[in-house]
Amino acid sequence: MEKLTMEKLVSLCKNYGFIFQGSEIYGGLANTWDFGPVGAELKNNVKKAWLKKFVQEDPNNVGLDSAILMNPKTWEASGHLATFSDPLIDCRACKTRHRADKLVEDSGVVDAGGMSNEELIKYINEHNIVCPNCGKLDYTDIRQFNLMFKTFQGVTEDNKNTIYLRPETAQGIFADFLNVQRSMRLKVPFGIGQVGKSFRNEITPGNFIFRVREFEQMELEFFCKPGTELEWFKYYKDYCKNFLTSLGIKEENLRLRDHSKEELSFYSNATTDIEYKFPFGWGELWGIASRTDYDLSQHQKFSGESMNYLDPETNEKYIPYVIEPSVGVERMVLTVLCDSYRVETLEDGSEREVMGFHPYLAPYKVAVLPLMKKYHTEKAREIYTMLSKNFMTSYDESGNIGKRYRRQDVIGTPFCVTIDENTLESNTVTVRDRDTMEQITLNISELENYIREKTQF
RNA sequence: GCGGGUGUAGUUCAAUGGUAGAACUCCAGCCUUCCAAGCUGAUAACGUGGGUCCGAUUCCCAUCACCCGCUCCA
Repeated sequence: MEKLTMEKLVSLCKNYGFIFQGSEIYGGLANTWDFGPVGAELKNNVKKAWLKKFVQEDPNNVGLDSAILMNPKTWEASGHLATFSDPLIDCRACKTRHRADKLVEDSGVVDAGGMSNEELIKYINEHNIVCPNCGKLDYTDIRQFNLMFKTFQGVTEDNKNTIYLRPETAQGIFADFLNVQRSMRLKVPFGIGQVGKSFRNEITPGNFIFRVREFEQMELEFFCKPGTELEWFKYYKDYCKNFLTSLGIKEENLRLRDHSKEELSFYSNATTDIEYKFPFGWGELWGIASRTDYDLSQHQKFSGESMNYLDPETNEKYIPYVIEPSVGVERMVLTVLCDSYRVETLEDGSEREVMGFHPYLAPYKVAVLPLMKKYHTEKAREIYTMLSKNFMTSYDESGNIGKRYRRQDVIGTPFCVTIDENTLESNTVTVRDRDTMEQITLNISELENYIREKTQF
């Protein structure tokens, strides 16, 4: 099979209406991408699949759609604001983090604020400014954390009205924890899932839609009793992986990577990444983190609202622990695109490109193709009208039948329905399966049920 | 952020300091009764902004975007 390169994928995506460069007519805007008609369907189906498995079919879980703009105190509580805009430097020896400008100022320089990061690090090394914690001189590079997009609420650009675009959807869930729990009369353990846009001013975006500054997340915050969190952590690790394989993602392209003690975020007692083998190498697809009671405790502290949960069976009060499986929609779409692509050589030596999407994810479920434009168009339109009430349906009457099959193959349409003389005479159509290339004859009355059954997830 | 590379039609490629060619795709028509066939025709491009020059797609500068590598990814 031909190897898929990113270049080829980008070009295919553009050509067939999956993904376009953002603002292209103005020369583009770095790392912004628009989902075209076909890509938008695929993306929606990915989200639908996630919601189905993580909200709809899970008796413990409910959904939420919280606001992108939140009270700025949210970000103080979550810790996102604390590191905002600071030139941070880590000591490799003792793993402590320092503000590089502070280190320089503490050594006697009056104003290090005007120094660039390069100047700061040069100064630190030249003047042997050792780590105040362990006394060693072994720093990482300076990292500037500018991750949140700032904007203003109200018409004046007044500092008091500065607000931020959320860098993750999770905090909306934590902030609504009490509302959801009470209104839905939920008992721990339960989860709140949501799909929504987040914004991060990433230092290095790139690799097509792998890392972008505006992206969508599918996050579940699962609240459980302290002490049970590692069981649930394992449960969701398996659940997430099964989700991927049940959508047809090849097992050999997936791996689980547990974070080492040193790598773990300070609030986490276990984290695992599910990684996918992209054309550019292994990349993080899904992060599953055990976040302890960090988030709820922080919000309790900053808001003054008690985040305690009263266990009705034991009468214990506690702040629940949280398991967070968090996945980016764009990364999932990229994974699906990469994993579905194949080139097949047919018996006659010709090649076809196929996007072998799981039928549930396929942008179009079915294509209606009149065999002869001249004779079968009218009937084909009728069938299109019927099918399009229930399914995304494509209609194509241009070119010979083989060409039209190939067009559907490359956008991953699982079923092609051709209308011929038999349709006019006896109400039967030929249904061609994308994966097996087999053709069966069905009565028009059976068509909808057939497609519905075959596109389940 | 650093280094290297690349920007010509929807795609893949040419050529050129003086009218930018092709293939495939797409569209229309003919033909065709199930896998990119054939014929005819049509549409369609020098990323952007400066500079040099009588004249720049070509040379120079800047910028924007993409690709590869490093770095980064609380």
